[in-house]
Parts: sequence; structure tokens; C-alpha cells
Amino acid sequence: MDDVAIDREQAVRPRRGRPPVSDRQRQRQRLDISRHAVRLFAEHGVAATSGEQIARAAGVSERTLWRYFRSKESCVEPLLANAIDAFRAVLRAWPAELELTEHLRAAYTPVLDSASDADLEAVLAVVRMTRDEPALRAAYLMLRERSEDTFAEVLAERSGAAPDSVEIRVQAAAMSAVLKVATDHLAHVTAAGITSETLRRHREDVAAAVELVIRGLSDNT
Amino acid sequence: MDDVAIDREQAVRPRRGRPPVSDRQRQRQRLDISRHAVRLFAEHGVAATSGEQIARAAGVSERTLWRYFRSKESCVEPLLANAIDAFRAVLRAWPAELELTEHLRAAYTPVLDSASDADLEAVLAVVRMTRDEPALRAAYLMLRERSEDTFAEVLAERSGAAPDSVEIRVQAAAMSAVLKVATDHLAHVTAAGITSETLRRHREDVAAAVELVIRGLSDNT
DNA sequence: ACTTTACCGGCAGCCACTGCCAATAAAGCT
DNA sequence: AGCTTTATTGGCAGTGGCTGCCGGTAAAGT
Repeated sequence: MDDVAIDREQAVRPRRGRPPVSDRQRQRQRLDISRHAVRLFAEHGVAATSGEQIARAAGVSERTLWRYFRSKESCVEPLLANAIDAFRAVLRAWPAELELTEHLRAAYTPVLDSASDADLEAVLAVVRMTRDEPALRAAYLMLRERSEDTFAEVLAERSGAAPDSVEIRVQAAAMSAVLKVATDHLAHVTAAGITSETLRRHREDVAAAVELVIRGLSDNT
Repeated sequence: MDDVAIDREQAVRPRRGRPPVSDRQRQRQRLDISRHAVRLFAEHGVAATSGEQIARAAGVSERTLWRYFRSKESCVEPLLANAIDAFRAVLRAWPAELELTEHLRAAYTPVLDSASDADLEAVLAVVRMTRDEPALRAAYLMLRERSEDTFAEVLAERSGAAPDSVEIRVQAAAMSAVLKVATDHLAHVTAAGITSETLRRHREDVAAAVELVIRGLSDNT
């Protein structure tokens, strides 16, 4: 009765050897390394931080570091991805009866749900670094683009259009672009410190701009 | 009387040694290398193409190759930048009395002005490759973001707002996002060959989407 | 205990990329 | 025409990011 639940993949069927590390734990490990990497990047710069240093700081061998990350710069991904996921989660929770602006104003806060303020500070530090570190900027832009898929799913569900239609893709990309500009701005104005006022203003900016973009694009044809 | 004209830089003052290569010629050289690199990337993939191969194909030493490009993937930049510049030029030529949609419909053609059709084919090939080559995608996204500055200048001049204001940045980024999606789509549908019908449709898509984005965002406040 | 499966660390090596230096090209001056 | 000056080029050695490979070990089942 317990190994009958063969739904997909290899199901629960009793396996033989050592079980693979759970995705949960793997992501924890990646996030931990990410925090160390970002700190080192901020302290000494990306070029002056070696993979060996990151590995030592995180308490793993260099070999395993390269198993967890394909490049030095991609070490910042887990932290940034968490921040972006926070917005994706808010978007998914968008109730049908509400205008998007209202929902964002009520639910969107750039402080990560389960993470500490230190992570938010680190994320903004990375965004600030992307100004002078092209490799970091590239990694950041790649992450932002990946999030467009989720945006497209939600927007498609709302409008009834296909998630991979050009119209939906355009809306998702435009929304992502708005978030990028707003986040860059937030990173810039918080260089001297984060205040609740700047965060409030950021939420307001995002809510207003996203609404305008989506309204403009969905009034189509 | 002839070395008095010190306005800025070194002016016209008769210099002594070998003159530096003109930017014109340097860009020609970069473009030439770029064509070879893209061809090799398309034939064997990025990973299987070495810097030495690119250098040999372009007829320069490997050392000078690295002087012209900071990374292997950035060898695609000149070709892509030309294509993006074509749109920037169209945008700059936007006459005051015309709606943006009308202007784009009339003036925008993704065929490069002074370059051959082979270059357009190569550009679309690169965009197609970015689907499976993350490094190329990253380079592509970086170029697109750089073009946002020019977009912002033009849009700022139109609306009277500052080019680095959040509103203008949002418009420029959204416009860039629209172009990105439309270009990805064009690259996808032209995989089997370019027809004038697909190009016409592309122009139509871009004109319509850009207009909607800008209209939505500039009706602000 | 024994087998099986998966993660981990060390080692050797490839290659992208850089610093350094000698060689050469292209200009002006005498 | 030589000499001087400045800039580009190419070779060569070295660094470091990153990978393939392999043996050791952990965690499961039998």
C-alpha cells in the first residue's frame, strides 16, 4: 500500500543505494555559499575573489563549489533568485477580484518573507555592484529574464491567452523591465541605508508602473 | 598659430609618433572578426570554438584577438550592436509631427542599412543560438540594455523629462523589452528562411507593441 | 557484513585571458 | 635618407576558472 503510489518518475519505489540530496537541502547549500560569495565580492571585488576563497569561506572544497555553480559570477544567483521569487509569489497570489495595482500596494514588499534583512541588504549590494561589474550584471539580467516565464503564466491565466503568445510575452517582458528599473533605482537610493520610507515609495512606483504597462498592453486590438 | 587651437583633447596639434588607429578602422576590424566568430559558433557551437580558431580565421594573432574582445562570447557584439543601432537610428529620426507607430511602420526595417543580408542572417542565427548558449544570451541582454540609454535620450527629448528619471527609464526599458520579444519571435519564425512577409509582420508587431507601451506609460499622472 | 547508489575531495589538465617584452609600423624632425 | 617618437602587433610565460577522472566515504537496502 505504500509503494503503489507510482505517479511519475520513479515514485516511492524502494531504492537501493544512498538517496540523492533533497532539492531542499541542495538549495540551502547553494544559498549559504551565495551569501559568502556576495560578501567576498563586496569586500574585495569580483576579480580579486577567487573560487578557492569562496569555497574555503563556505567550508566546502573547490571541486564541490564548481559542482554547485557553473561559474564564479553565478554564485550570486541564489540570493537574487530569492528576491525575484518573492515578487513572483506575490503575483501568483493576485486575487481575481482585485486590480493589480491594489494587490501590489497591499501585498508587495521587497523584504523577503522567510529571509532576514541581511539578505535584502546583500541583494541590493549586488545590484549596486552590477554597475561596475559586467559579469554580475549579465547574471542579473539572465535571472530577470527567467522570471518572465512565471509572469507570462500568471498573465496568460488572467487574460485567457496562451503563455507563449507574443502578446503575453511582451507583457511579461515589459513587466520585468519595469521591475528592473525600479530595483536599480531602489538600490541606488538605498546606498546610504534602507529606510521604510524608501521601501514604501518603491512599492508605490512598482505598483503604478506595472499597472500602466499592463493596462496599455492588454487594451490591445 | 597652428598649435594654439587647444580646445579639448590633443586638438590638431602635430603629433609625433605613429598615430593611433582610427575608431572607424578599429570597428571595421572588430566587425570582421565578429563575422568569423559567429560563423564558427554556428558551425561548431560556442564551447567547441576556441579563441585560437577565431583568431586564425580572422587573420590575426590570438593576442590581438584578446585585445579587441574581452571574452570569447563578446565576439558577437559588433554584429548584434549594428542591428540594434539600426533601430536606434530609426528612433532618432522620429519626426516631431508623426505618431511613433506611423514612423516605425514607415521607416523601420530590420535589414541593416549599409550591411548585407548575410549580416541579418548572421544576427538572427546568433539570436537563435542564445536559446541554448547562456553566455551568448547574456551578451545579447547586455547589449540590449546598453541601447536603453539611447532610447531614454530620445524619449526624454520628446516628453521634456530628464533622461535619467525613473519614468523615462521605465519607458526605455519597456521599449527594449518589446523589441527583445519581437526579435526573439522573428528569429524563431525565420529559422527556415527569411521572407519579406515575415519581415513585414515583424515591423507591424514592433510598431503596434511599442506604441502601446509608450502610450500607456506616458499617460502617467 | 555486503551491495548499491550518490556525494565529496584531490589531482591533472585544458583553455580563456593577461602581463611583459621585443619587433615593427607609421608618423614628424633634421 | 636617417633618427626619434608613439602605437600596434605577436610571441611567450603564467594565472585562474573550470572539467574529467578516480578513489574514498556516507547512506540507504538486503
